[in-house]
Amino acid sequence: MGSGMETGKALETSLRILNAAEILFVEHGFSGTSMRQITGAAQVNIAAVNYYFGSKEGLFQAVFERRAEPFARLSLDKINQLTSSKNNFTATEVAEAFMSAAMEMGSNPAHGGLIFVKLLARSYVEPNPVLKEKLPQRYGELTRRYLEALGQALPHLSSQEVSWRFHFMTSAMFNAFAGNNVMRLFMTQSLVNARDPQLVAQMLLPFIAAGLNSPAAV
Amino acid sequence: MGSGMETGKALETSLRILNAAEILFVEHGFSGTSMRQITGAAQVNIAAVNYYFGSKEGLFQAVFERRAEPFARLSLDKINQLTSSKNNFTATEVAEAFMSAAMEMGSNPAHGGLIFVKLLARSYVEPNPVLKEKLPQRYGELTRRYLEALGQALPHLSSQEVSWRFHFMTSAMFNAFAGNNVMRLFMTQSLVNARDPQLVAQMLLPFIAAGLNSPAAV
DNA sequence: TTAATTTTCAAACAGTCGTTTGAAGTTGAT
DNA sequence: ATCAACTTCAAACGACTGTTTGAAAATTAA
Repeated sequence: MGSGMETGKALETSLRILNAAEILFVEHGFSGTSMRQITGAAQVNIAAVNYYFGSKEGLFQAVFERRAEPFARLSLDKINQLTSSKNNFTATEVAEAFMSAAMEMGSNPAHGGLIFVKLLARSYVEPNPVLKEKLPQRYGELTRRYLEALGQALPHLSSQEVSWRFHFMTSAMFNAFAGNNVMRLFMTQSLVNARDPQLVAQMLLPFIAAGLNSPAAV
Repeated sequence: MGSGMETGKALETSLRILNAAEILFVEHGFSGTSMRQITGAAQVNIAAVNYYFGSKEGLFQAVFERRAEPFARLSLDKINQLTSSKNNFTATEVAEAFMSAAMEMGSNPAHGGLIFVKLLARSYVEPNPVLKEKLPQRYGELTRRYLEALGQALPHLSSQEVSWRFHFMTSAMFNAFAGNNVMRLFMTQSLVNARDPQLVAQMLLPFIAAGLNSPAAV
């Protein structure tokens, strides 16, 4: 087995596979991407995937894990930084914490830019068996921390309603940063430019902030 | 070719295929669903799909078209009803119009309930070549009408920013009604119940309304 | 240099894919 | 009852799927 992918040219090969697979998985999904597409784009032999990652599923998991850790750590840092700095933080600040993590991730080419957000947005609707257990493991604590912080900032809302608003917030955010746009889908032109994370965040913040702070529904 | 699918048992067969395919496409995507899965679930011979729909792509198109028309008509009716009833309608009312269409569609089992919204939410991230031209054709005018109405209700915003807010609104809406939930993905429990469209709408409205009416970002 | 290890490669594996075929079965009209 | 049109069916089509093989090539260690 290829346990020594940290030396010489081997690293280059497995890295080329990861990079090619990442793009293809985001674009066409897991089952919509074939081994030969991946190895063709990466310019490696088709057996290299099984050599380095064991299987196609193993490759997908590796593709995901590569980005999941830095994103989770970044998001967790942001919320910890906020909640430990003061007692009376606002819901807007919680949203900013979450968004700044996505922004920094999206602006950093070393972290794949916005690719990982797109992969997350896809996982939103495409229930991958690999992610079914990997995601709660990676983001369970993170989600609980944000829900807790949001509940603390919005004490007039029930925990049920706090969960709903977190749900709405993340939906809008992920799709916004991923560039999943109604107009791109329903019209021929797009009308908005999702390329620049800074601009997305700027447009997103007032919407999310107002939504979170809106009066209770019940 | 099976051009006479409006007589006798033939209708039953093509209908069974449509119903089975709809669920499987939503659950596993286009490339993640095989002909044999579909015909197995529908309990028909595998050749029946090509006989009635020409190809797998043709089937997908038929699955989509069956729900697209009533949804588009419903949404268009709602916005026309609002804009013709008075001159000074609010952004909240525009959001309500859009939401009530999704609600009525989701509450009506004859229209497949929430299945179509899930299919739409999936199309959000999975760029199906069939939909690439079908969606603008079906929803182009609809989108323009809503954007126009939203711009009229929010005259202090630039058309750019109106587009962004429509983008955020629809992202939150589609994922909410489709039940695409962060907590369902990132945690083991879900914390929110997306089964009841009425409840979803009730939770969604104050969030969306406040977001739309928030002060301009620029 | 020799020996051991790691990596690459072309070729083939069994299985599944969407699709087609041609015959058998069914239906309704004359 | 006869005919034509429609629908169903088992079987097979070539192409493609992910994976494995065993030898060649490249790299590393002694």
